[in-house]
Amino acid sequence: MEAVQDLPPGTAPGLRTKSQLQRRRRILQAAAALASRGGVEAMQMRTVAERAGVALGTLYRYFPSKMDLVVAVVGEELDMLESSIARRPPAALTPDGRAVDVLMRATRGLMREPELADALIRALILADVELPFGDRMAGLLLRVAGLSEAAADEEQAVLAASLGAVWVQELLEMLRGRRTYEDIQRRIEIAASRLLADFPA
Amino acid sequence: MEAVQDLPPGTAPGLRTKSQLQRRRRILQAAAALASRGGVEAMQMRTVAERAGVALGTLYRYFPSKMDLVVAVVGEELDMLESSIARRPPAALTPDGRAVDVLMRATRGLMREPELADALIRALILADVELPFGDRMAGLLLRVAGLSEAAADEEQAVLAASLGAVWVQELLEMLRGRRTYEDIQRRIEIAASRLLADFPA
DNA sequence: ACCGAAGTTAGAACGGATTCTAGTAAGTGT
DNA sequence: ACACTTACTAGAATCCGTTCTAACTTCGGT
Repeated sequence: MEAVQDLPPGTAPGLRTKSQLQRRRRILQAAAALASRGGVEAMQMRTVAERAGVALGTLYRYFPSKMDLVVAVVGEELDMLESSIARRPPAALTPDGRAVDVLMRATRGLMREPELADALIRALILADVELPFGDRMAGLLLRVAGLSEAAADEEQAVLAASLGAVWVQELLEMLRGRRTYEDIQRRIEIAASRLLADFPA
Repeated sequence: MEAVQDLPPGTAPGLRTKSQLQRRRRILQAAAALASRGGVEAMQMRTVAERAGVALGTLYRYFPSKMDLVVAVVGEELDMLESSIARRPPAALTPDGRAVDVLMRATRGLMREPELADALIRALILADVELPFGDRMAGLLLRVAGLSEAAADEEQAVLAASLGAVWVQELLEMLRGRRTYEDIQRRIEIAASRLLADFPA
């Protein structure tokens, strides 16, 4: 449930050799592939290890718990979202419009692999991890709202984080089958228009 | 992970005899006691059964999964919050002030048993359950904000639910040790003042 | 008071995450 | 090249949620 990436494979440092980087990549890829089939259940540690071609013990050396593995997979998804946004930035004219744009783009991305999304979101919420979804998503929202993270005052940071929280909950409701894409859009728009109302255009 | 309380012990109906009600009570009490020690981990099904003086199989007849058990425990906590609010309604003059009052009262209640709170919140977020926290809390917020649930239009319902979502996330951050009580209060106030701004006084 | 259905019990059994062990391979410094 | 620390492997072992089994009890109807 915890365990900080200390020595072995911190996202950046700690990987000495090329083969270790490749092992890590293979593991993440196997994990994502399995999860996008049957969700967390299908993503069994033994299966991941087998499919990645490493021993179970090695898998646990790279990712001390299943949660750590899930978190790493999510990290990759977020990387993809961020680069997608860099490539094609939200075009809306208001800060809240841009925020909604980004959130709905993320929603569509996650909807494409519902099992994966379900597994990832839930795991994230559970994780004791530092800087999981919340913070990264809030930072992203601040940026698309037009503020560098450094320039935001506390109130703005709180509001951006709040919008992130609302989105996460809506996503969860969607995964439970209680929201459609359109529901989410409407609800996020309502919340965003209030929360980001007085952000500088 | 699912299983609706169908025949055996629905919160209200289905319990025929007095001894069944008492069994249910003993189980819930044992579960809460264990969870308020070591959290979910300490609340092992075998241990709960033992401490409640029932067989493991019986425990599973009453609560088809650990999650169902957790949800039931949370339900009781929410009952207590609601009756506390009925006894001493929030006194603030504005709708958002009253909402903050209720949320912070709930926060204090949960802080008293952090392990329990942690277990419960996380489990709830994960649960596939109908009408768990979110809805009940949102309804409660609507009511203290001064609207009967029936009278609220969709926008108001969304805003109340959003505030509930923000609160849940803040609670999670607190349980992760990343927020103090004062942090939460400040942040909830900020979010509430935006989200409930134009509610009728 | 008696019967069958439903509820309970003790305990074994199963599945998947995590841990542990002993031995083998790879990488580093001298 | 040699010694040594570190990484990896195969597999057994442990822990806990959940399921299953067979026998025992309790309850409602007669």
